[in-house]
Amino acid sequence: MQDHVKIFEDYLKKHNLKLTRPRHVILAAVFANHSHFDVDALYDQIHQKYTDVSRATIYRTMPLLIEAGLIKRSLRSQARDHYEHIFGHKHHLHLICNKCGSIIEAESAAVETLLQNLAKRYNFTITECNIGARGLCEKCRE
Amino acid sequence: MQDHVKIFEDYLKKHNLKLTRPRHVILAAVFANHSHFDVDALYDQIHQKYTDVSRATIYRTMPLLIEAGLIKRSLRSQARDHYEHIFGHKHHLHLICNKCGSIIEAESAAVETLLQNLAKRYNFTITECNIGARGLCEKCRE
DNA sequence: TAGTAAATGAGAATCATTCTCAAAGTTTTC
DNA sequence: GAAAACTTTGAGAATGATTCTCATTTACTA
Repeated sequence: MQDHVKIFEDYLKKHNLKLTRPRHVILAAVFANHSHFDVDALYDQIHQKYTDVSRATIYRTMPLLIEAGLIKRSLRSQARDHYEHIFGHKHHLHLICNKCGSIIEAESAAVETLLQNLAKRYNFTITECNIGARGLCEKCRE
Repeated sequence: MQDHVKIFEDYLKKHNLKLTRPRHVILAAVFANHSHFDVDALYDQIHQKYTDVSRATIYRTMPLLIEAGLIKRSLRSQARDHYEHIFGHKHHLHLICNKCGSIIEAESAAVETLLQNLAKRYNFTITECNIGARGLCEKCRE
């Protein structure tokens, strides 16, 4: 019994939602080998083994996983929403090189704390930070 | 103060593109009073005075303004792309309410400074910060 | 002013995401 | 353990932002 399964079960139970087979399959797929994914890729992956899990259910399950604190919507690319794990991963931010496209993941705790404090001034309750920057990495700057 | 007009004109000329009336109208509307907008709102605003400027042209003009360095795609909310000025505006960050979709713009200088310092440790040179968070605004938290 | 290349409006097309609804699954109650 | 009382599901339709098509118009150049 892995932790993320337990977290999801607890979340479902708490909200009077049911632990169904499709939800199990989707959860497993999400945590199988992706740190980063979109619904389409997830569907392809799941569909190879479980042809009876529909796209609709995957779309419906994403908000639950987000609410449960297991994943978050991380970025939009190719006109699609992308998601990433939160559970088991430290919060991080992305430094994206405009030249080579490489993505550096940096520790974001300090920045997030500052952002939390700032939000307080607006009486805004943060549930999810999205922090990043674009520029040039060491190599591309020459 | 028409610097943004000149920048756009120069960009168009440089790329053998034409300075048309719709492009003028759109540029003016973008810089009229928005620090922040989506295509739909822009269309409504323009359409009141200029009923002959189509949505298609607005959509087609956004990439040009981005290429010209005048605006940037800043965030996605309510399933829509949002844009913001780069030219002539202070940097800010967005707090997006997950319930009502309202967007609070907060001063980002402090957070950006911290992010700059962090980037230094990775020998990364930031040219553009993207900082935001999602959660609940004062009203929606009840 | 004509020639020509680019731009436009209108509406169709696209495509990710959400919704609908009847059928099926899950939990509860006795 | 079966039926009641809810939830969830799959399939496909619906939605809605964005992009594309194409016949027509416009801006610039010579």
